[in-house]
Amino acid sequence: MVHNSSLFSSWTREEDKLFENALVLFPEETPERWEKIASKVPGKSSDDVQKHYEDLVRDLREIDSGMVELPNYEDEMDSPRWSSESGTNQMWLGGKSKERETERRKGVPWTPEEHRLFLYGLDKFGKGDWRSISRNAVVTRTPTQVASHAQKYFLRLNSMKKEKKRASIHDITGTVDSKSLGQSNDEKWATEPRNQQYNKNHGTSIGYQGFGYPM
DNA sequence: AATAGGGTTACAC
DNA sequence: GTGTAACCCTATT
Repeated sequence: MVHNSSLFSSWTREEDKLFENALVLFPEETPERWEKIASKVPGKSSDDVQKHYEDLVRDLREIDSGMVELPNYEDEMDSPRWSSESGTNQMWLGGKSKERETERRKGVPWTPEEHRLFLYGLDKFGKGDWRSISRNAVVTRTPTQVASHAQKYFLRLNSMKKEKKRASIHDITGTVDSKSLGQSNDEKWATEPRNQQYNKNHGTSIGYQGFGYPM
């Protein structure tokens, strides 16, 4: 264990989740930011959350310095294979198959670290700059990956925000538009996906979109 | 079984 | 390259 800071001192997953949520809810410009964030995390003071954030930044700086590659998790998956057999297609045991065929990458879940990095990059580089985030923060993911993750992330955020508060007139967050950060497209993902005949082609996809897949 | 969740790819800009 | 919707698999209810 190289990266052992006070990050995991007494921060549970739930607290961390609340923290992350509050972090994006209250940007840097927010006055009394830590107060507000702390108010969303029961049991934590503003000092706690601020320290938590500092630890986060420090961790990121180390990575940014080009020292640490990336907090890697245990590789649980070696070579996900697709059973071409009939029936259920949900078999992907940890086989040591070295052969790699034209499978369609299953979908590697984001680790908490990656998500943390993502949030940090989001906070630092701003929404929309997936390239910078990919380059400087979440190095393990391509800009597309980051964008995709962000898409789902904000979709979820807006979803629960909408469900919690329902449609409210005070929900409009971008009246004055953004001046520096590109958060004007905040409501693009908030809108529910409409069923429009647009793209129907899929299935025979073998090419992978720029992913540093280990050979 | 249905759906929510989370991830990748195709396609337009 | 970037943004967005279609598509797809998995987990949960």
